[in-house]
Amino acid sequence: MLIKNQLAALVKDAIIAAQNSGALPAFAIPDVYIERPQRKELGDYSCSLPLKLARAAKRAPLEIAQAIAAHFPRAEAIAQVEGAPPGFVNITLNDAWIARQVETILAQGARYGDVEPARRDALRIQVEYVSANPTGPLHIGGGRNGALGDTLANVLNAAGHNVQREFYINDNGTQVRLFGESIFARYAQALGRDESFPEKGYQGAYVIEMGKQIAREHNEKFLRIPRAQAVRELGRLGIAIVLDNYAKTLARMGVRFDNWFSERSLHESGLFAQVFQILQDKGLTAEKDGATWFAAQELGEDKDAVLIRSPQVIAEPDERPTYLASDVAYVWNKLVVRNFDRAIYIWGADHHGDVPRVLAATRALGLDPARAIIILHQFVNLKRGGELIKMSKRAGEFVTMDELLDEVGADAVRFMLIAQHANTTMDFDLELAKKQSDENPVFYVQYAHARISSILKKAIESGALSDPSTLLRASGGDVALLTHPAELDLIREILRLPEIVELVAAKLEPHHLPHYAISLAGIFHAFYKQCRVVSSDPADAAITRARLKLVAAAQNALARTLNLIGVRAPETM
RNA sequence: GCGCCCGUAGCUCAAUGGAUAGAGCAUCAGUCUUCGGAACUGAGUGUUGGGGGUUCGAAUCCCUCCGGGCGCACCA
Repeated sequence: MLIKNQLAALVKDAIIAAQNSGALPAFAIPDVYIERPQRKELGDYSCSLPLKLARAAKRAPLEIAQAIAAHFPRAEAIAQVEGAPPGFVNITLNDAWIARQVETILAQGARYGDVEPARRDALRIQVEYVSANPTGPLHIGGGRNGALGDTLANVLNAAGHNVQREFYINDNGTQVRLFGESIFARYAQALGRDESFPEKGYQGAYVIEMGKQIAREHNEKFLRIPRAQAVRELGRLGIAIVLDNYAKTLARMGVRFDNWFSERSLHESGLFAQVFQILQDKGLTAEKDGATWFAAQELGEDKDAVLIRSPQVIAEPDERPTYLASDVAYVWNKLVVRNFDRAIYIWGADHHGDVPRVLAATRALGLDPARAIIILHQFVNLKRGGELIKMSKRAGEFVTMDELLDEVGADAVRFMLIAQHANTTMDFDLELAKKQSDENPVFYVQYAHARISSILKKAIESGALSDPSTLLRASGGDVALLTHPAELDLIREILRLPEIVELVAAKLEPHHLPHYAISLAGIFHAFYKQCRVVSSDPADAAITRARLKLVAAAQNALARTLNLIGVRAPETM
C-alpha cells in the first residue's frame, strides 16, 4: 500500500485514540487526505484535517493537530509527528527506514512504480484515442492525442487496472465515398484519363500519390468495374492505406493499440438499429423535416440532434446515419456489449460541443454517464523559432507527424506533447525541441539515465560490482550505510513514483510524469555531485556497494517513468 | 450573440481549497586530481489578466469585465 494511504489510516487511528482518551470530543471522522508539504523542513507528509475539523470538534485547529500527534500510533517508518500552526499534522519519515526501501525498490524491478500488484477495485478500462479520420496524414493534433492516450493507458495499467487501447475507425458514410471519389479521380488521371476532381474532394498531394501508387499496382482494374463500385472499393483501399501509415507513424512514437474498431461495423451488425429501438421506445426520437432526431431537449440539452438524415438530403441509405448515430451505438458497444467499467475517450477540443450529446445519449440508454469519460485536449500551434507555422488542411499544407518525427525525434516529441496539461493550448517550437541542450528537458532526463548506466558499467570494469544481479542480494551492499542527506533526498524522490502513478491514474492527467522525471533527474544529478559512487579507495568498498544499490534503484525509477511516458531510457546518449 | 477551454516570474510551464505560489530556460556570480560538464551550487525576479464574492483559508470555487483559442450543420 502507498505510504500516504498507510499514513491516512494512522491519522484516523490517532483521532480515535484521542477521542477514546478524552483528548478530543466525539465527532464523525471524514476521509483523511495526506498531502506533501511545500517546504521539506516541515516533513515528508502533512495533513490539514485539523483545520477542517475545528468546527465539528469545537476546538482550535492547532489543539486538534497536537492531540492527533500525541496519540499517533508508533510505526517503524515514522520518525516524528508534530502539530504545527495553524493546524497541520506534519509527519517525518525515519531515515533508516527510508534507506531500507532501496532493497524493496530493487526487488520490484521493472514493476517498481506499480501502485499495487493486485488491487481489489481494479477496473476494466478502455482508452480510445487518436481515432482521426483516416482520409489524410496524421498531424500534430493526432500526435498529442496519441501521446496522451497511450501514456494514460500505460499508467492505468500500472495502477492495477485492466486496460484496452482502441482506435475508432471512421470508415462510414459520406466521407468514405468522397475519399473514394478523390482517389478515383487521381487514379484515373494517373492513367492518363480526363477525370474531373470532385468539388469537395480531398485536395492533398498525398491523394495524387495514392492514385499513382494504385495505378501502378492495379493497372486499369478499377476502370473496368462499375464506377460506383470502384469508388467504394478505392475508398476502402485508401482508408486501409492511411490506417497502415497511421500505425507506422504512431509506432515511431511508441503509441500502440490493441484493437482497431470499425464504425461501419456498428451499422452492419445491426447494433445501431437495436440501440435506436431503445431510444424510440423511450420516446426520445422524433421525425422532423424528413430526418430522424435524437430528442436531446427532453433530457435538458440545448437542442435536438439529427441521427438519420432525410432521404431528400442524402440519397444513399448507408450514408444517412450521422456521426452521433454511430456514437450512440458505440457507447452501447463499449459499456454493454463489451462491458467495460469505464470508457475513456480522448478528443480534440474541436469536438467539445459533442460531449453533452454523447453523455445525454448514454443517460438516455439507461447507462451511468460517469462510466463514459471524455478527456479533451486543446490545439497545438507549431512554431519555428517563435514564428507560427500556418497550416491549411484544405490546401494540404501542413507539417505531418512523420515530418515532425523526422525533424525533431520521437523522444523529444512525445515528451513535450505529454509535459503540458491537456487543457491548455500548446505552442510547440520545432527549434526548441531540436536543441540537444539544457533547454530541452528530455535530454536532461535521459542523460541522468545514461549516466547511471555508465556508473554501473564503470563499477563492473573496476571490479566493485561483479554482476548487476548481486545488487539484489544482501551481499551486494548494506543500504543502512546510506545516511548522507543527498542519498536520502534521492531515495525520497524515488519513493514518490507510485504516488505519481496513482495521481495520474486518478486525475487522468499524464503531465505530472514528465515533471516528476525532471525532478528525479535533478535530484540524482545533485546526489552524483556530492556522493562519489565508484571509489578506487579500498576503504570505501562498503559505501560503494551500498551506493551502487541506490544508483540502480534510481535508474529503475527513472527508466520506469520514461517507459510510462513512452520515451526511451538510453544506456548511452 | 450563446457555450466550452485558457490567462501564473522576461520565456516555457507546475502547484488533491491549505503553511512563505514553485521548477526549467534565459540573466548574473561561482564549482572540475578520479564515476559522462548534456552536470552542480548560489542570486534576483510575481497585483496568479482586472474587479467583486464564498471560505478559518482561493491561482484553484461563484459572479462580472478584459484578452486569446475552439465550437454553435440533415460535416465528420
